[in-house]
Amino acid sequence: MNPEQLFGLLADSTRLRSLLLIHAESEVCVCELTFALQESQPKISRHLAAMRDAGLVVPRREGTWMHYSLSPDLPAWALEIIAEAVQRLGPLKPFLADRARLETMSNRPGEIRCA
Amino acid sequence: MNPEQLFGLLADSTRLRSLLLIHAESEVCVCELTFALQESQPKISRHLAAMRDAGLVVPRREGTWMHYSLSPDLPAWALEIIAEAVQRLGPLKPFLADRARLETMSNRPGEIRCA
DNA sequence: TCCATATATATGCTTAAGCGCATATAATGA
DNA sequence: TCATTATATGCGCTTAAGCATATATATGGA
Repeated sequence: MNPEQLFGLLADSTRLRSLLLIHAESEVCVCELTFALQESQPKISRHLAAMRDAGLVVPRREGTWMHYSLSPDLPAWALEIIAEAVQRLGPLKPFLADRARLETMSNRPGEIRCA
Repeated sequence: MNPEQLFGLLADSTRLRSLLLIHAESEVCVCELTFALQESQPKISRHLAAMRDAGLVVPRREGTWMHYSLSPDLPAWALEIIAEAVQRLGPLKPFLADRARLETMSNRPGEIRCA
């Protein structure tokens, strides 16, 4: 993972929005991203694969669901640039709306199902 | 200038290295970049044009030289992400070497010529 | 075993990005 | 006006990126 590669991954709208959600939630599954970004499942999946192949995120299977989180192996410079981006872009239009939409999702995989 | 656009500009090695030099020197001309990055003049010029067209940098003519600096119209989020990138990447291999090489250049346009 | 759901990947297409090379423009000074 | 230096751009080429559709794989349950 070199700097150009990181920026290249952040340069696509679907990936950038996904990464902000992953950062906000620590971990999200494909179906949550599909819902929050309102994009097709293959599209989400392919962009996640790009980030996974580059070592930016790591997958975790839980039954049928694939959860993605930030890779624990990222170099410090990458983590810090990502953190800065999250902090500065999080309050902006599309990203804010994505988080709000995710909140409205029912039957989320990680959800507490009973009280 | 939206976030994806900024990251797209940072995703190319020539542009990223140029931007770090521009940030470090406040303003550099094409010939300085050509020397510091050891890339062809058309290549440097074309990448500067891309950054200029996107509003990331602004040109200033001084005689035959074109100087480029960061645009004064950048939104706060962009300036902050750039500043973070500069701070984290500046000490790394290619960027450090670029600055060092620029120091060795003689007859730099903005240079003080007599004492 | 068979089905349904969740996720991944393959295919074919279109568009964009980057490169080298050659050439064009712009300013300076003789 | 002409030559020189600095910079910009047009062109053809190659490669990569992104998309939609279709299909494959994996898991859990009946």
